[in-house]
Amino acid sequence: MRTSQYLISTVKETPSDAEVVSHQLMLRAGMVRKVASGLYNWLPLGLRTLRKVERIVREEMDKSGAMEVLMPAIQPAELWEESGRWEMYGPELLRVKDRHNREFCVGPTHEEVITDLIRREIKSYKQLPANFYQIQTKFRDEIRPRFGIMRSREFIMKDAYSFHVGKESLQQTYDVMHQTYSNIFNRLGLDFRPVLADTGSIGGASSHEFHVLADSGEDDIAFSNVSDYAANVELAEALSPAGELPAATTEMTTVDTPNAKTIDELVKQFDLSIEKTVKTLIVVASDECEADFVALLVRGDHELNEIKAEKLAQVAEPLQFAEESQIRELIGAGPGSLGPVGLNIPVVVDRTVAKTSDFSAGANTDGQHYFGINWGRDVALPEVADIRNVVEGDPSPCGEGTIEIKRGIEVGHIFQLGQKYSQALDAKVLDQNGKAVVMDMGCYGIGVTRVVASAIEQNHDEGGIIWPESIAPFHIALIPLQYDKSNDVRQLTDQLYADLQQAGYDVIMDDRDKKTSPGVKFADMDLMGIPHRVVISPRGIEAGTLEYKGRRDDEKQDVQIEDLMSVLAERINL
RNA sequence: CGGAGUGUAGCGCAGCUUGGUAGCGCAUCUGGUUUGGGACCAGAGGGUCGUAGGUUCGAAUCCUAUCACUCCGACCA
Repeated sequence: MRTSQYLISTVKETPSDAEVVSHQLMLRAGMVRKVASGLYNWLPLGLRTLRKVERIVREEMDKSGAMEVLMPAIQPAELWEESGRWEMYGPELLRVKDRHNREFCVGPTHEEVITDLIRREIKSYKQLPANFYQIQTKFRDEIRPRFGIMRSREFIMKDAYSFHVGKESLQQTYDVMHQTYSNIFNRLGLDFRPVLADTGSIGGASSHEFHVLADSGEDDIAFSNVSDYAANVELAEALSPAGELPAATTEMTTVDTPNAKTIDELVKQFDLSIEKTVKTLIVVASDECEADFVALLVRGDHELNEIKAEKLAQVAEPLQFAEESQIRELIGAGPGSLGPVGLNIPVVVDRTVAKTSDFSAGANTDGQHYFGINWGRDVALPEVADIRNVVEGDPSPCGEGTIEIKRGIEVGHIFQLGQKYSQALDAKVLDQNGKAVVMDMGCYGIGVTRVVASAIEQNHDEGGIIWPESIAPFHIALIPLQYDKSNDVRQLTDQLYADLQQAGYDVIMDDRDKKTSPGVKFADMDLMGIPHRVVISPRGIEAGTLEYKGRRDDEKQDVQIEDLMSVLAERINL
């Protein structure tokens, strides 16, 4: 492209409503423009990168044996009613009516449509396994879109769905997709990790999320400092501390604590060790629990893991904390003064709490705590479960090393669905015995637009974006100086421009008018993240050289004109 | 939905307290001088001050309502 014929929409100042770097830089470099909350225009520059990401995803999916299809963005309500999700999905599902008043939704995902398609098309086990994917626009009416393209309402997703007879076949395709995703993110030049993920209410064998590591990520990932273990903190198991419950060393005493409503205040005012405090959280009980509420106990410095808590049989799903008024009515004390001793509702304690002696907790009377509580002696040990988030320094669940926590951006998710949708939609094939069996399914997603943002999060400096080669909108920026004045410069530049394109490179040549100073051109190309830059100047031509600089290089270097091709070939892996 | 904040030219902002003809920088356009890291000079265009009411001789400024957007929490690729 010649810049004189291309839309360069760079801006010097950072738009005030952009919070994260990727959003700021995408706006500054002129990749996207906002249309409304969570809705964006992709400008020519941004679209080039987006298309390159799509191409890599498509190539690797094809290589894996998956077949590309295209499903409609608008889906009929009937299918969603069949799967039960018309009721379940909630307000994130954008529902629309057509002129006949028939109900539809704008697809946030496509399990229903693909399952409906496949149950009509595939009749025999001989046609399985089969994996279908599409790269397509999704819509989720997020409560709060944010971070620009990272969490927008409309976005592009690669979604794939595989069909099987039997779990073994599903596991095989799942493994293939795991490898395919690794290949994709490697080619995209991202620093990523597959991490164990929560399988949610569906259950099933396993699920992995693929996270790009970045401080701006919205997820916490737990790593072992010695093994390959990585899991979303939502899922990572908090092991029971080693050893037996230490013996009691103090008597239980009642202490007046009128000004200690939080653990922090309690610890400060009474000089306690926070590891010897316990907090009591009251949540709504499930139908199968005999009581209306359940108490959950975690150590003062730990956090309740709501997903783990939700999985307890006694706890209502979704997790719901009791209101203060309900707590008062139930226990006769406020949330700041609760504890296990003398509590009249079912209690579940975290594993760490179960191994703690001489601890402090509320006395279930306003303004009073018990210090020196011991299990068995002062109150019977109730049910024990893993209900907290792991923290740095915990032993790794894999048995090796300790936990480290880093932030990640979820760019992919692979999941064994089992028969959740095939069952609901009655998607069956005939097996070897001529018997109709329900198919097993897997699903595999990549947030294509999100990949673009996360690549920037991982690759930028003060000057702007630094694209990984594979998704750079252009590989090479050709910057001629005095293009309009010097015939030599113009001829050589035009020649190089043609030759480089001939050699297969995407080249942007900055022939903007003489009013555009060299500094502006350098700054724009840096901001747009073009990985390689070649400057053509009258001075250089006289000496028979060009100037080359990689986007990450500190220094520019002179290159003999005739060597340029080989220098670039060495650095650019097409 | 709860909490916090912001709406003034394409972008970044000032003006509002104390009402009196809407301003600055960048960007854009014209002419000229420049040309190795966001040049300089001269000139020009561009804003119903988010919207609707109200108070007032007079409202960007005070009052009321409303809308939009951003940030913090629950959802997810």
